[in-house]
Amino acid sequence: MKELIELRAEILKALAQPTRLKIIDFLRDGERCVCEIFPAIAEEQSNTSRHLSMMLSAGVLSRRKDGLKIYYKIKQPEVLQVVDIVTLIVKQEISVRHELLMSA
Amino acid sequence: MKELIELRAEILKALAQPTRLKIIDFLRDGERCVCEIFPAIAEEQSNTSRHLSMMLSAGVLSRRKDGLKIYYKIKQPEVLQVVDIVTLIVKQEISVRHELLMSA
DNA sequence: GCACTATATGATTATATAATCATATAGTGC
DNA sequence: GCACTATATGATTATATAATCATATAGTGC
Repeated sequence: MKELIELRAEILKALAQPTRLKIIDFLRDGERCVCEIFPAIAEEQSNTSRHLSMMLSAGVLSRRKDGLKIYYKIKQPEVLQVVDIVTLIVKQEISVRHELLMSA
Repeated sequence: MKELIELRAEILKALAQPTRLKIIDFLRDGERCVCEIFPAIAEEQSNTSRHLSMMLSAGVLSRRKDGLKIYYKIKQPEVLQVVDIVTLIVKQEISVRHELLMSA
């Protein structure tokens, strides 16, 4: 049985990578099949597939099969809150640095 | 100049590790010196120091010098929102799994 | 200046991660 | 059954990460 703190780190790690963030952003509006995802984020099919399974086993995504296609979606909407707050944090840092530059 | 998506991944990566999450949790109530942090999380001084500088350069922490001691604190309160939402996500997953078990 | 304390960092090691190419697997329509 | 499509995965490689031990650095009080 994994500790709570390890599970928390696992969720965060699943989001903490540019390619995976692109996938999350792309899945914002709902489920998409792998064939839509990898061209949208401009990554190889195999690499995309690995990142998708990684996020699946971390519990960030869920998937559904329909014929040949596999549709992935964000499992819990709170994941979007997390990445959005992080975007806010980054933007705040950029604007603070910008103000420091301006006042110099 | 780093891309926005890389900066976002960097913030998330700074949080995505058990030792670092322990530090964040410990700094929840305000600044603490390194001498308080590493015993609290039961890690070596040198390892703790590395995690602290990592989070400092990712922009998650800030620090202040006072004599021999160095005090670290969480730079932006939104960081706590992020880790708290992640905790919520993990707990929801655990309870869903639990319900599935119960209904079986 | 010396003994001491608090923190950071160099060197090293073991392990994890990300990307790529090639290929396996599973499902489709004829 | 065959040609095809969509996805996953084995093997490999280059790079990043986390931990540890030893030591350097910077500040303190005498």
